[in-house]
Amino acid sequence: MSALTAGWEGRLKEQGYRVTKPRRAVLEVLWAEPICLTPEEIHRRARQRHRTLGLVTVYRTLALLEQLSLVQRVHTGAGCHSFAAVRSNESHRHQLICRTCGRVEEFSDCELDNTLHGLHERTGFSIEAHHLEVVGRCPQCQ
Amino acid sequence: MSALTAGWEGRLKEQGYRVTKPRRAVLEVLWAEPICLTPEEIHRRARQRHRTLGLVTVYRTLALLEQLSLVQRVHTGAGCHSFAAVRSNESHRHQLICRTCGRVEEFSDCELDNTLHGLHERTGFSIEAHHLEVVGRCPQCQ
DNA sequence: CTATAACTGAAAAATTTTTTCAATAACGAA
DNA sequence: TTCGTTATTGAAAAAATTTTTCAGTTATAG
Repeated sequence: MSALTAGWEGRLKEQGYRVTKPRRAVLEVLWAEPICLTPEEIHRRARQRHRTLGLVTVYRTLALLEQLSLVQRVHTGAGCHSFAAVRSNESHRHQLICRTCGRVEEFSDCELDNTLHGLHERTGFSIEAHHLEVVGRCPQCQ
Repeated sequence: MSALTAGWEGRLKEQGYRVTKPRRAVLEVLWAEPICLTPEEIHRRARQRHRTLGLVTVYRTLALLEQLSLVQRVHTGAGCHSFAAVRSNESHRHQLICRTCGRVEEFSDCELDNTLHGLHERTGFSIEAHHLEVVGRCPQCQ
């Protein structure tokens, strides 16, 4: 496992969760390529690392890893229900997604402060979070 | 039907679609309140306007209306699969969503030009679209 | 009013996601 | 290392969601 991914085991243990083969398999699949994948596809790929892995466990694992911010949902990509590894340490992450291959680039500088402040002023909403997905085509797919 | 919603019939006919009771019922439900609703809930409400409306037709109608930009998907709201009316004429619409009641306020000024340009420069992606959802609480729900 | 083509609802099928539960595996303590 | 506890797993089943099929209905142009 590369240095980049090293932190996840500690992250699980800190919270009282165990480091298991299914969890490792799912995470490794998502780390292997910077693309978003559906639970189904993750299952297919992760089974090559852990033969008996069930799809149910993939769902459960994704829910856990998402909660721990080790994995993130991608809405715009392949059919609105896919997942990608979280690679940055930023707490406010956004995604640039290739609509052809599903490649995901994370970024966090979004210059929305003024916009959000203005929204609050104008609507009276309290602003708690924002999610930005940018869709385009990566260099290879253009 | 209010002046605001008047355009939708023409919009359908232009494209060779028909103006039917089920379509009117779905659209009226979404126009009635500025909140996002699941297909199930839309069905429940729209049946009060058109008794025999089937859930299947709600799905079909939402797909059509979304394609015509009369209705928009909301990911952040109630469980990631809800819909709201499109109320503005802007082509680049974003949403401010109340996480308590599902209220949706549209906005279009997002000041992302620099960010998107920078993303293109940095990653080589061509940028085609972006989707922004802001989550908070509306004045009533605070 | 009529013809025609779009549209609809119901049933069924397909897909996706969650629940249940007995068996298994991870991990701290000895 | 071994053991005991407890989280975790996989399979089956259930539940929920979405799509397909098709015969009957309805909107609309003429």
